[in-house]
Amino acid sequence: MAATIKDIAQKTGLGLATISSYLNGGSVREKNRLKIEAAIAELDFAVNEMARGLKTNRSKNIGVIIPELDNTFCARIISEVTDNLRTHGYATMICDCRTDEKREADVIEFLLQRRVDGIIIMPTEKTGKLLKQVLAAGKPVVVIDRRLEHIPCAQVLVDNQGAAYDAVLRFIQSGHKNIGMIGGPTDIYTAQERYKGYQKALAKYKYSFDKKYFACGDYTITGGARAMKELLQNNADLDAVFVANYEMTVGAMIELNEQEIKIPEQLSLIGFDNLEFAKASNPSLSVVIQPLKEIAEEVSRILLSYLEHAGEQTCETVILPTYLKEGRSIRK
Amino acid sequence: MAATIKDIAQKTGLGLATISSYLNGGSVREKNRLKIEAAIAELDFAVNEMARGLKTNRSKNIGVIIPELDNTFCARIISEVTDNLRTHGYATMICDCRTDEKREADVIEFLLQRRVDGIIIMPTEKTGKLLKQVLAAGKPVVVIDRRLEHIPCAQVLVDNQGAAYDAVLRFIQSGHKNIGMIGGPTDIYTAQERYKGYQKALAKYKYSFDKKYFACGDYTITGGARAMKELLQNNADLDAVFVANYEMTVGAMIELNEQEIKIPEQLSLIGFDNLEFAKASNPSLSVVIQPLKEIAEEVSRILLSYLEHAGEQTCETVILPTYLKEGRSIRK
DNA sequence: TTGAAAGCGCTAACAT
DNA sequence: ATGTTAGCGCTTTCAA
Repeated sequence: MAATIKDIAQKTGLGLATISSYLNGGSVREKNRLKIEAAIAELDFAVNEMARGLKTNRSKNIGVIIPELDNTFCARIISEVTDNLRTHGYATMICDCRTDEKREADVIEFLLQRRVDGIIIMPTEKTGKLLKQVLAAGKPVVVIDRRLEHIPCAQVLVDNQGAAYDAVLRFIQSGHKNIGMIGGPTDIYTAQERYKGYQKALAKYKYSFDKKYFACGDYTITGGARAMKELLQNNADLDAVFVANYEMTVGAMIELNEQEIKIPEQLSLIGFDNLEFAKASNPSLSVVIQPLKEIAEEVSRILLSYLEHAGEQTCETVILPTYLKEGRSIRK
Repeated sequence: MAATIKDIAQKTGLGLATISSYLNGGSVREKNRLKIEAAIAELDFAVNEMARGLKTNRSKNIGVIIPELDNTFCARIISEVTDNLRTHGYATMICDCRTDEKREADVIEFLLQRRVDGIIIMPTEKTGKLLKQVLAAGKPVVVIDRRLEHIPCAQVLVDNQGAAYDAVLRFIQSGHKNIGMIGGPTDIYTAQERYKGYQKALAKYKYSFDKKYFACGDYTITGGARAMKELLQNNADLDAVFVANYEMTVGAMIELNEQEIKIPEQLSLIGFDNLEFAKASNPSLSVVIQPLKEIAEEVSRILLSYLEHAGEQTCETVILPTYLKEGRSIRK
């Protein structure tokens, strides 16, 4: 039997409204404040969020939808976001939809039934149609990592084009001639952007673009290994490779080890994400680092501001810069 | 304005109790059932869990506490558990406590305030003292992956000793003489058990145990690499190594690649977890596989049964077997 | 600043 | 099988 505000009222001799006022930051006479605090401590009282939610029509729960929990990029951001929101009294309900649109639709349905106050999502479905009902219900949506056209909601992304551009530029400036790339699925936004950045950098420096230097992976370890193999087979003159996500970076490394190709002597490499892996590799890898903590902070900040000023959704798009963390995988 | 049962009652001309009865699986006249279902569909009605929870004193929320979200073992189990529970109408609130006891205490406090109906935890704190208040509140607790003595709650683990035993046995049977192990932190239950299994297998086959063949890592990539290096430095005659978790397996592989040690010609290796990584490696790794899906199923099954039969906590301990997935990393 | 009272949406007696 | 009603714990007018 948990204590209720009634118990606190009784114990302090005050009315319910006074206790409620105290609980919600209203002004209460100093003397009474102390009495209330003593009673709360003694009875170990904590607001019943279900009762509060029933009255206020706010659950203080946020739905979080991601394509894959077992993915370092997703996991780290979500972990931070959960912390940030908890600090502000919000709980998160995390749903892994396994890159499956059907499941994604199901969890949105579920979260809506659960009366979440808002949704954070890395969408699997490309058009954003699933989010329309959420927005229609007046609940804020913040999209991470993907771009949704024509959907009026906030978006937090990194400069994917810039990330790839910088990596290729780095290769060019250190004298590399035949620069390859292992990219992601062509239907995924981040993969498209990174590909554009690669092409842009080549064009800018008058390198002719030849598609045999580009191998399309699928953002998995196995796919990365396969793509690396393909690149090596087709290009005897390859002297640098940019790999466009973490899992494929692992795969590429495995393939290079198998073929006993020395980095950076025989091939220069720039990978993506996971500083720990980059440092543990030998030689340590140069990698594109995404600002995970900042992404999480922006997401939390935006969502909280929407939550606290209902109806004032500015639909801002925040684009965060990445940076290149230098290791020893680039030939001088 | 979401529809309420009042709306349904009005639309169908029935009383509130009838609607509620229908919603909770009570018997309703066929004719009325159809009317109710039509009204629910038309008004897009869904039970308000906050109102229901206020009345029934059950939130239909489950707290999940893990030491690290960015860990393939945790992430995969949690993802499955969340799915299983959602199917039964429960939402999960996942909290990553970063292997930090202070944070662990904080999230338990938070979850309790949120009136979760039960808790699933991979504990960081060793004695289980934080869970006492949860149990005292009459809420079921299911512990995963760690053993808590003297705490009356269900536990789901794998046969860690057996896993290590089998791995070492495999080495012995294929004629290896000097079998090393890279273990985890000595204060973590799974690490202790795996170490015991290693020693037991050696003893059983009259191999003398020499602690120079054992290197203590810390369950991280970097720690695994360091431990591998140490093992190689101290033992010129080393011909096999068992690595006791996934992250350290990655680290060990990195170190072996650096030193250009051929697997399995120069050294045989058995790793842990993550079949995808094991397959992508070259040569493909033999690894101990934990039955993640089964773990998740047991956890969900036990928790749901406690939830549905309050007070009947049998405190069962389920120990699941692991199996050795053969790759090509063991010399014949 | 404080108290009294209504009511959020639902379930569970109890009565019919 | 169905209807009536009280009340879960809280917030929020409205009065004082």
